[in-house]
Amino acid sequence: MQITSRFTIAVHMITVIDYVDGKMPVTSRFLADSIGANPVIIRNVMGQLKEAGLILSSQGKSGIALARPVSEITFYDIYKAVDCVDGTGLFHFHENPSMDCPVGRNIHGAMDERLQDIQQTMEEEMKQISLADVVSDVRKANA
Amino acid sequence: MQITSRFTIAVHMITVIDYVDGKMPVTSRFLADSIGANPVIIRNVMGQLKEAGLILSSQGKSGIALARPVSEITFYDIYKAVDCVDGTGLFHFHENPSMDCPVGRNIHGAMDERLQDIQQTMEEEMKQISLADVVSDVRKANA
DNA sequence: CAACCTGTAATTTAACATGTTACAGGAACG
DNA sequence: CGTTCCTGTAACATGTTAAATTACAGGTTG
Repeated sequence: MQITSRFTIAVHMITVIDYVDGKMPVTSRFLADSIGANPVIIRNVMGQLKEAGLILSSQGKSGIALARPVSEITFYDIYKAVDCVDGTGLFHFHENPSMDCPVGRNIHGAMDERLQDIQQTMEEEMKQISLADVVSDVRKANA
Repeated sequence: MQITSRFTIAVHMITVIDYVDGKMPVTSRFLADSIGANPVIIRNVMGQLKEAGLILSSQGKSGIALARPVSEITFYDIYKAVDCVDGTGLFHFHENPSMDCPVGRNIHGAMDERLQDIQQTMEEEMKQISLADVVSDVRKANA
């Protein structure tokens, strides 16, 4: 089990956009080369980031820009944008526990809230990390 | 992306074993019926729980027992036992960032530690939840 | 209008989780 | 001792999903 690489791809994308800082137009092909993934994947992730209000892009126009400074974009924003975990939650519950069994008919109720707590703890941690942290490290490494 | 249902299956298994409390022999077929999954899946999970030292079972003998009280078994123990997340971590990193790009060749270094922190935070939370909590709720629901 | 871009649909490929069948090997019990 | 029931695995089938790929519609710029 792993969280889709679209998450790290999206972080990579935003980092590149901020790093380039308008000095040259950033296109899906340019990003695809830096990331090492297919341009269509990039454009799909672009669509998700755009829908989430994190980047600005429009059909026909070349160049992608950030909708707000990297200091105001967290890992959680991206995680939500690229839909790493759907509405059914981080944990996959077995679907057919027996209702004839005293454990089977109550296991869901006994676990659900605790599983949700774990997921929420992870998500809160993701809110503590901003893209400015990543960009800062990348700049330092190239200094 | 979701954590394999073998995790909730394993929790269910241990809860049943504790709930039945030796009043009848617990077999893979019995567990499969309560859980609503295939007996072979159950036996495979049994193997993982046994290897992790959480349950006692042996070939030929009927009946599965817990190796230690449920108060000393945490969600984390089970999560580790059933191998929800392998050595490469919770996050799937895109594998071919360009080494010719100043961002591409440093993005891994800039993200790795932070991704590991997130995973660790989640795992610490799982250590706080014991199977006694789940068993207690199930008993209450049947009282 | 030519070149280049975003946005998307449709299809393929690969990997993986789960289900299923089959059987080997040990234990319990009459 | 032999029947029965169990655990422990191997091998294969099935279903689902992520990612790559191909193709093209529609907008922008010069």
